[in-house]
Amino acid sequence: MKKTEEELAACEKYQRILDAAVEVIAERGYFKSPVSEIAKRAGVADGTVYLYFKSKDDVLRTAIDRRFETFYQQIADAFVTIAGPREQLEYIAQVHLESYQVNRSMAVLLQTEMRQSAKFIAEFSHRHLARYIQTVREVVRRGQDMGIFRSDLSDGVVAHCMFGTIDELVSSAIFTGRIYDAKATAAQVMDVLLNGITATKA
Amino acid sequence: MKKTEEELAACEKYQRILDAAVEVIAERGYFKSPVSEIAKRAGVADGTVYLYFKSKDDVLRTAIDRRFETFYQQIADAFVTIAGPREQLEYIAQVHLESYQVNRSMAVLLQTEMRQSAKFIAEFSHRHLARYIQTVREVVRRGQDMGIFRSDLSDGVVAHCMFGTIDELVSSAIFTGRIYDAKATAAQVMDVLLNGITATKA
Amino acid sequence: MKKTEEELAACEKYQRILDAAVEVIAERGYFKSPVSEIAKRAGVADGTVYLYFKSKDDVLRTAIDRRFETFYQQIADAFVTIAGPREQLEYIAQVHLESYQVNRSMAVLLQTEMRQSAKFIAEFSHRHLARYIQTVREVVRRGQDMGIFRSDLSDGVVAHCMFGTIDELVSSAIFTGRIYDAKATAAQVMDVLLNGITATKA
Amino acid sequence: MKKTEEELAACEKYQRILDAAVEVIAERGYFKSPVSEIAKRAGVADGTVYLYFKSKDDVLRTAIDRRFETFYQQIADAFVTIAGPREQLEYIAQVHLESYQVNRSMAVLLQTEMRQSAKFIAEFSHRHLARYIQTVREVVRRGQDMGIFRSDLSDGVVAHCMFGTIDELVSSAIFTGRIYDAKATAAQVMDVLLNGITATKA
DNA sequence: CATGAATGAGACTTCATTCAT
DNA sequence: AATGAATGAAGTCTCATTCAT
Repeated sequence: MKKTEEELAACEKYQRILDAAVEVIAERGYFKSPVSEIAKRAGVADGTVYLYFKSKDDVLRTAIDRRFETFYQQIADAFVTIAGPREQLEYIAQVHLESYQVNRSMAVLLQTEMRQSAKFIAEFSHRHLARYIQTVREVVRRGQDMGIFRSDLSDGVVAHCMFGTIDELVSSAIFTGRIYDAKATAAQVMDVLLNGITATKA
Repeated sequence: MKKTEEELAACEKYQRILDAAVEVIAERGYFKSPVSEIAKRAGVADGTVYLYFKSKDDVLRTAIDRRFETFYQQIADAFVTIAGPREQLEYIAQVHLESYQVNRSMAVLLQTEMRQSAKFIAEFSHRHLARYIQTVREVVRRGQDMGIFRSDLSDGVVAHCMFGTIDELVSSAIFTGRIYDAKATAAQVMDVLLNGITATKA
Repeated sequence: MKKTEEELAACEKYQRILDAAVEVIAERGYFKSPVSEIAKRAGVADGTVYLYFKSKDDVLRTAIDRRFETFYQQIADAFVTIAGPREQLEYIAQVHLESYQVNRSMAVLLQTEMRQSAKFIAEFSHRHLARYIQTVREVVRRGQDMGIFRSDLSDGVVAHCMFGTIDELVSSAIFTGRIYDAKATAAQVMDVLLNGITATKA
Repeated sequence: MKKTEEELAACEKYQRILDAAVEVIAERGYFKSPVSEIAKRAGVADGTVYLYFKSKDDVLRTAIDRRFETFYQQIADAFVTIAGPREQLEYIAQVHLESYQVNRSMAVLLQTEMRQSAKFIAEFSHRHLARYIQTVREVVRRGQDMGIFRSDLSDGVVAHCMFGTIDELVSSAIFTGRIYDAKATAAQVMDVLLNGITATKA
């Protein structure tokens, strides 16, 4: 029984540290966020952080990993009931755009600290993005097979277009403080992506 | 004559420090790039960096500023002879995609350090991006006025779509090591942007 | 009990750092006393100094503050039983002259670093001296009211005379290495101050 | 002839550097006064300072030396016509008090930077003060021999009393910004010194 | 499990001094 | 004689991490 209590306590602290880290790092940047500050915000002693994580770096990586896990889980869950390629893309766009509202600190962090260095990105961040791209590519290919999407387009280029576009909108909203309506913006973005900007295709 | 030589020497060192900084920071990240390493790579003493720049931060800002200056200058020069909105967008896309080939270190740096912290971005980086967005928006509006582009689209959303898309392609290429043909890729991207991905608009 | 031990440890280190700082700075001067040297003499790591003090400056200020606190406390305590203005002045003179024997390093420091820069003095040191002057002035005024001291003299000038005189004797003793008997010297100084140097006022 | 011109130029620059150093050091303190700032204020290149002085330290020492030289010269000149011990002491007091008005920067410097460290004072500053004390002692002794001053007093103590008192008044005036009338203040100080503060010597 | 005092490597920056011109 | 660009040693301070309690 003790163990369970301890595990709960552990879990709670573990989570508190992660949350605190995301908050602090979003505010001050990774390299200006002392572990002591994260610990204080989490309500634990400095040393305690090292009971749950190997290093400061590990805290950041774990926080990002978990966020992406949640994101992909949400997509996977929804895809059970959303079948159409068009609708699936729209759903991804919406969740992506909503991410900024779910946890602003995390959104800031994803737009900034995840890009620590070429090495960090190459080894770590890219893995997460690759999964996003992969997911979209598959949907696009299915759409192409079904004749819904143009078959002369590279599914990779389309996927990067979509991710890049939405990522940039989130980024821009964060740094200008703009507020948007995730659903409406998703609709606009998808309109451009699906139909292009050329007038009167008569 | 002496003076000119001295000026050249000064300019040369100034430039060497900037180049070294871009290289080192691209490799290791800003916070893991000691000034001493930048100085060594530039072939000067540590203190010499501070003869030409106010601080380490100043070196990075200056390098980025100069890169953007060049970029916008190139666009402005070309716009004298390229008139059509469609062609102008294509040209921007192409130069943007080429940027990665002009100076890979600088491209890495733009994808990483320029987004280092929320504050840095809010105060500094955003200024450069805003100019990009502004340029594209103007072209889009002109295209809309001329009936070339759909008038029901927000020029802002279109601009963010375009920047985000291309930026993401550059980023992806950098971190995966993929090589692409700037002109061909620009054509593909613009095809998606202009015509959308929906099939058979019959 | 643990807590008390820890507090003692903390206090002990705090005190050790202060003592080391006073010693080192007295020997070498503030600007030629690296924190690393103070730490070494205190037997702690460099960084430890910053656990107890905000800055190198803070160490010096604290040391001086505490010294003056002790000084004024001693005066206040004694004034409970010493009532006569003449006797009170004599007591101040004596304690002032003894200060040099209590802690030579601190005496050196008061003669050097406390007057290191105009700014430092204006903002910090002057506060301590002002209190000295103020104390003496009050005694002098009381003596004037009681008819013991001449009423045609400015109490301010008298106070500065007294402080300046004794301070100079301490200073001179320190820098020449001269040894004096505090009580006897106090008596001589007060004789001059009280009676003047003019002969046979017949 | 050339030589003379050069010597003049040299002398002028030499003096300009000294003046600039006194000014800058009085404003910012010795250790916060870069040689480059002194050079700039003197209107010469950094390197030029080293044509006239061995080191930064040498500039400060020379400036102080010259000031004292002037001071003692003025005393010596006046003593030719001022013969009485009492009058001689009054004259010294007056010149000492005036020093603060002659060159405020230099006065500040004498009250601060001259006390760099125990070593500096022991080796350098004290020499100047010793001469002051010596001068006063001789006058006092002569006064004692002539029966003008009490013979039971140590001439050394009297000399320190006088120097300390006046030095403190100058110091206090500098750091509080107080303005005084040198002649009147000299009279007051000498009144205390000569007659003491005890009332009704009936 | 938890603590937090202590460590010490390492960062940025300043500046006295030199020396080629 | 004069310059001022360049040097590089040295200083203050931060902070990730450890470990005795």
